[in-house]
Amino acid sequence: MKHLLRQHIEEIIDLTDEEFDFVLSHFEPVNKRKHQYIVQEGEVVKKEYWITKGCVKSYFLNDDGKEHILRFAMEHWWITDYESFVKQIPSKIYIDCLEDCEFLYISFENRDKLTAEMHKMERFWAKKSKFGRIALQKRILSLLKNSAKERYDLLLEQYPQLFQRVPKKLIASYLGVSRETLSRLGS
Amino acid sequence: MKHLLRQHIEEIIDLTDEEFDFVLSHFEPVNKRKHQYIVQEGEVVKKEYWITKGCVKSYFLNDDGKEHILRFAMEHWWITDYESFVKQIPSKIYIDCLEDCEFLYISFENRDKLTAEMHKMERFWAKKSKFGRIALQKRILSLLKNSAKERYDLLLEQYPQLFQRVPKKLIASYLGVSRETLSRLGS
DNA sequence: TCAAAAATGTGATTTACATCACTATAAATT
DNA sequence: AATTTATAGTGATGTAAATCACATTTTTGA
Repeated sequence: MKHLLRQHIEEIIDLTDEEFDFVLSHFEPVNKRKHQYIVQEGEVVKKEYWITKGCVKSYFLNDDGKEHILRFAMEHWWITDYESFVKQIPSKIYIDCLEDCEFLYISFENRDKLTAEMHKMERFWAKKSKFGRIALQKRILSLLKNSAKERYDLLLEQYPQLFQRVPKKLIASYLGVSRETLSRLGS
Repeated sequence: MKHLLRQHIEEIIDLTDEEFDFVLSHFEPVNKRKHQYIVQEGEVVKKEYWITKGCVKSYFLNDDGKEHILRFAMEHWWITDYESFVKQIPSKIYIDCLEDCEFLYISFENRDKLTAEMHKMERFWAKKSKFGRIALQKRILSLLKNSAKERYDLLLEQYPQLFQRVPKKLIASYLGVSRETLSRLGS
């Protein structure tokens, strides 16, 4: 069976065995336990992670220390703080593990190298970036036009697994409602 | 004086005179009057626009016909419906002119050609896409963590010009509040 | 395995904002 | 210049959701 990362990349571009080996050689595996961080506020993020196993939350703390969920990510999703990673400035967010996790990560330098040496991978990430932008656009639209109940139903429809794996209060935060309100929406 | 589009591109990559001429040869100018559309729901968007003069709104109509502003754009900003343009699927949004406008546009085919023939420009757009994504992330954060009043103040601080050029009810829609509420926030 | 911590549900109360209704300006359009 | 149309301000009222408070259940880690 093909490597899962290869399958993932080949959804967008085709790779020979040699090419994939070359790509993979730029990644390193890393495991983290539940509650461990992969990104913390204040640090310049040096790595982009591809999740092989587990589930993470990326979030922001406001002045009162209240947590606002930016997004979740799980198996076969990419995650990092793109603002920090792309601009190489200190991060304003945290990303931590909601379960024991396994990642493949690529460093900033290796990603630079890989895209320079292998134009296909530049195209891969360019497309990922475009798709990411479109997904964010949709979320903004949803925040503007849908009620809390509608956003809840849409999320439940799109990612039912999330509701099994992630505490409801985090889903509430992602949707932009209080946990009490979310609890009442469910019924 | 350098062409304004050149100045704009050179904020990210450097170009020789010949290179810029080559880039520019892939663009066409077009003028539109106030209230004219550059993107309409249902059409597959074939062009990306760079605004040389004027101001536009991109928006979505919900089932009740209520308008939700996705974004504004003005001089030296890029605008199109990226979902439709990138995926070449029918658009769900409208973009129309709030003033008489002048654009330089590049067709989907020419952008493809230009990025294929000139790697620098691929990098330019890749970077633009990354920055666009980061900006959207910030807006989501603002919708989650800031009150209507805070979002109003932030927008006023960041784009004071907008409040001179754009009807308040559109700004209200962009912020996700009713025009009555926006009116009361101002004081 | 057992205490502590985290997550969840639900009532009571408060609040920010939407909606409705009407008036007053301002700006297009003929 | 005159008439229509769009924009803007403001009071009254309604409502969705936040907040507060507390009980119950589940999870977790020592």
